[in-house]
Amino acid sequence: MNRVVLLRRGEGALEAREHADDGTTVAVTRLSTVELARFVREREFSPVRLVWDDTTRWYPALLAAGVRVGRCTDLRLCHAVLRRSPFVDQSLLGHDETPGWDALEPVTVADHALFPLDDPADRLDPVAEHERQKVALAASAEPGRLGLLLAAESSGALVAAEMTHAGLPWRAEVHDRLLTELLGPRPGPGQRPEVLERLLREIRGAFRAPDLNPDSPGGLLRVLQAAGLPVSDTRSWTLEQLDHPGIPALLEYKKLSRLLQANGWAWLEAWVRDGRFRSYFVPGGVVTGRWASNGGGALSVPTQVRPAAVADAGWRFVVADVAQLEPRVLAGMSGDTAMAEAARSSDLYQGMVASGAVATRAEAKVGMLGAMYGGTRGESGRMMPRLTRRYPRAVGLVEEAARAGERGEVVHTVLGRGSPAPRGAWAERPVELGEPLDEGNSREERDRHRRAWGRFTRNFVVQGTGAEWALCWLADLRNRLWRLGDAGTVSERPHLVFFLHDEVVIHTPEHLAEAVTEEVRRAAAEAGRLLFGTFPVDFPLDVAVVGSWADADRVELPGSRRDQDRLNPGSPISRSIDGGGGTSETGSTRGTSSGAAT
DNA sequence: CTGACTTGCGCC
DNA sequence: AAAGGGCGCAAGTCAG
Repeated sequence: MNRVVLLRRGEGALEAREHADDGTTVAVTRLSTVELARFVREREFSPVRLVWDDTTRWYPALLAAGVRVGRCTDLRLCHAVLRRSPFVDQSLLGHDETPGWDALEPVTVADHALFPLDDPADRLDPVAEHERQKVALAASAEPGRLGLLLAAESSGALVAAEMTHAGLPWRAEVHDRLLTELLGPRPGPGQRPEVLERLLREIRGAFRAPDLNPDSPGGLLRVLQAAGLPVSDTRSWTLEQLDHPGIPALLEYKKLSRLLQANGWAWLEAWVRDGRFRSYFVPGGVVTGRWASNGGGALSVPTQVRPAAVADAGWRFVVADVAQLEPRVLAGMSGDTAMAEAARSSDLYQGMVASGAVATRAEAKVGMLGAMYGGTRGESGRMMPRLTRRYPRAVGLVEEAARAGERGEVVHTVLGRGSPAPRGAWAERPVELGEPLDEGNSREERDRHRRAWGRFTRNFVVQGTGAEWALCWLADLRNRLWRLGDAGTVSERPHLVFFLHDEVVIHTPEHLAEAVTEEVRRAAAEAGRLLFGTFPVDFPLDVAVVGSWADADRVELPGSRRDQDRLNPGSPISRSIDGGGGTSETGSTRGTSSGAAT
């Protein structure tokens, strides 16, 4: 497959350098920024891989021009992976420009200028960097795995840009009504909504503190202590334990105040335009390889406001998430057949109970979370011996990752993403016995630091490999969705509008919703094969076809009923769920004027 | 007044 | 219903 490296040559001049597989240059084309979209559209008719410094600097403009890119190499993201991968000989990446690539940041501001002025990216040479990366990959200990990671990471960059471009359908009037029901009408600037005012009066009365501002943790703590309550912080969970007449109103205040601050009217004005919530997804934004987000808190949209995410008229959401992604990934990466057997069940925790490893689902869950996060105390600590006996390879893998971290070593995911090297405690020489210690650098403190780092590396291998599974899932799904639509741009076909670690939301024309649920499952199976080959570990999905995102919420219960949707995919039952529910108006507003935008 | 830090809480 | 891992964001707090 030919590669086309895109470069900026200053003053709005662009260049496309086309290379054949053997590395020879086939063609060099000079382009203006307005010619770019047509050039790429024409090149995309046959298989090609675009190579560019950074997807966030190129793709938004192409999408705006209605052009979709099939494959790319995002040099910024690939550089970041290669620089930290223990599979790579770092000397092959060394160059004067390396610090520049290390420091390159994605563009996430809502800035419509195609290329920011004085962009540090313009001082870097993508052709040379691409060559270094190809050499480093080819010489790496695991070119197959690492190559897959680089391809998946680059695909993720395309998905992220497409999701920002399309936006998550969001009904401002539904959101506004929801806020008004909970808080009262929108108040004037600088004023509290009437429900908060009422709660505030109640709280001040109950604690005899007429000047109390509950939003000030320090002030609140002093008032609570003055009332004789034994607290040292003001977290909701702490307050729930207390018995005092002012507490219920205080908890209610905190909950509603949080909603107002994080997802109130100001949020609506800042982030929702033209019926879409547009935030920026940041692939590789987290050290483990998970995505971060920028703007609007996209990765923590509270379930409270999800009823406002409503599919367009004639369209549906397909919401899919993986049940217990991380323990399944752990089973796969450790080759633990006993755990994989438990994962054969659609509820892995229930599968652990069925195999006799633990007595209850709650024990299974708490034990697995402890194994993956490093909980050693209490309930999860007590589970460990049993889990170790039953699942020696799975538990052994995370234990070894923790020990390696404590020794200051780098650990890596299945595809080769490396953990950051530790700083501080490991850089200095060991402290001799009897040697006077600094106050802030005691042996105890160092040990605590090392154990904390061990918990990080323990989690890194699982969370990071989980992120790789999800990337592969996304990348494959993106292509399947594109092929499902026969014509049109990305947002005219079934397309991804949201992604959160192990969950996707797809916006699709209603008649394709069934096909989408099928493709989303196939993509999950493909992701499992890409990471773990023929090792038999399942990744069952929970899939719902709904009118509103909120209608996909299900309660996780012991003895999970997750199979429900799979047994009745897209049946009249799942339609009736979102048509008849009282939480959103999807049923009443949809379908009355098919095809007409609202 | 500004910026850095802390606290608390939303999501997985 | 938390503990352990990873985040982003807003408001309060405090130093300069």
